[in-house]
Amino acid sequence: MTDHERESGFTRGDLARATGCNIETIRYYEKTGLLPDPPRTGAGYRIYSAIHVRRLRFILRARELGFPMEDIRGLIGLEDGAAPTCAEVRDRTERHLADVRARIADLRRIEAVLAATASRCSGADVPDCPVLDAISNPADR
Amino acid sequence: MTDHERESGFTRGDLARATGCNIETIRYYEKTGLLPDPPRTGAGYRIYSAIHVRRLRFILRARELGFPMEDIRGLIGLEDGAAPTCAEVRDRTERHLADVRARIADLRRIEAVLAATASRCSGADVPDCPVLDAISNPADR
DNA sequence: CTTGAGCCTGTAGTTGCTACAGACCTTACA
DNA sequence: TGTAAGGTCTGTAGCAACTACAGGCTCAAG
Repeated sequence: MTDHERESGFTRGDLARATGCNIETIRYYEKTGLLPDPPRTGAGYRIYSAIHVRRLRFILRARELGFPMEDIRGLIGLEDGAAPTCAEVRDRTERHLADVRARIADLRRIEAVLAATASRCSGADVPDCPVLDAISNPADR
Repeated sequence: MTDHERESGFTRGDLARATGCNIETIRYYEKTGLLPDPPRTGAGYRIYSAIHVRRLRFILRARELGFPMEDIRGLIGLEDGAAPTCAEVRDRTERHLADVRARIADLRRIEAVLAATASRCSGADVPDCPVLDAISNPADR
């Protein structure tokens, strides 16, 4: 990539470093349409700019918040072409929030069972293990 | 399968119904060694017995509790051939419990961010969306 | 001019299943 | 005895969301 071609653009490696994203993931997001196809140098190297950095940061952040890809697509405005309305965004967020809360509730039930059975375990080599018993003969719920 | 061959054994479908497990999953667990290869009829049909039912129930229950396959393998005693010691079982359980707690903590952070941003959203079509802003310009942590 | 790093492509692997397609077997009923 | 419906057999492909090669170019530094 020559100086002229680069012209304040990032390579894929630059973008990866700037965002903390895995370099292969960038290509994957491009393939699935989450990142727009960037222009290329004569030799075929991708040239990224600030808009790609912003877009990728947005995606990564949304992933950190647990949004599924489909939602991110919607939030970015890839689903119906246009930017989503506020109501759409709120809808998605609330559905996702409900999902997160359901997952927390699931995990808390699991935590309770595990904690209860683990506490009954001395670690000594007694013949019947309370943990294995708990899994074999579920008493909860 | 003749009456003689069946002789109080279950077919794969029976086992699926008895445990609530997907019928294909049974074959998958067999392939990965979690379920022992059952005997077959002359025509090649699998014949399951009570030990398979118990084993499969154990696996499904452990999965419900979120244990990864590798742990289940260990709990069943497939890792070093012999049944696991009590200490091993406790160890695995406590590591898994710690993992579950970490996931809960993660989700609670996510929940807090989502709830905070969603509450700032009126749903009206104002130009800048607090949710998209929050994803674009993370302020937490 | 060479060397090493970086980029390009396509493809395969990951985890834990799930879902076919096409062939074979069994059971019920006439 | 025939036949139709359903069950089972095998191998293989697909899912999400990446991640990791292999084999070939290209670029920058010394």
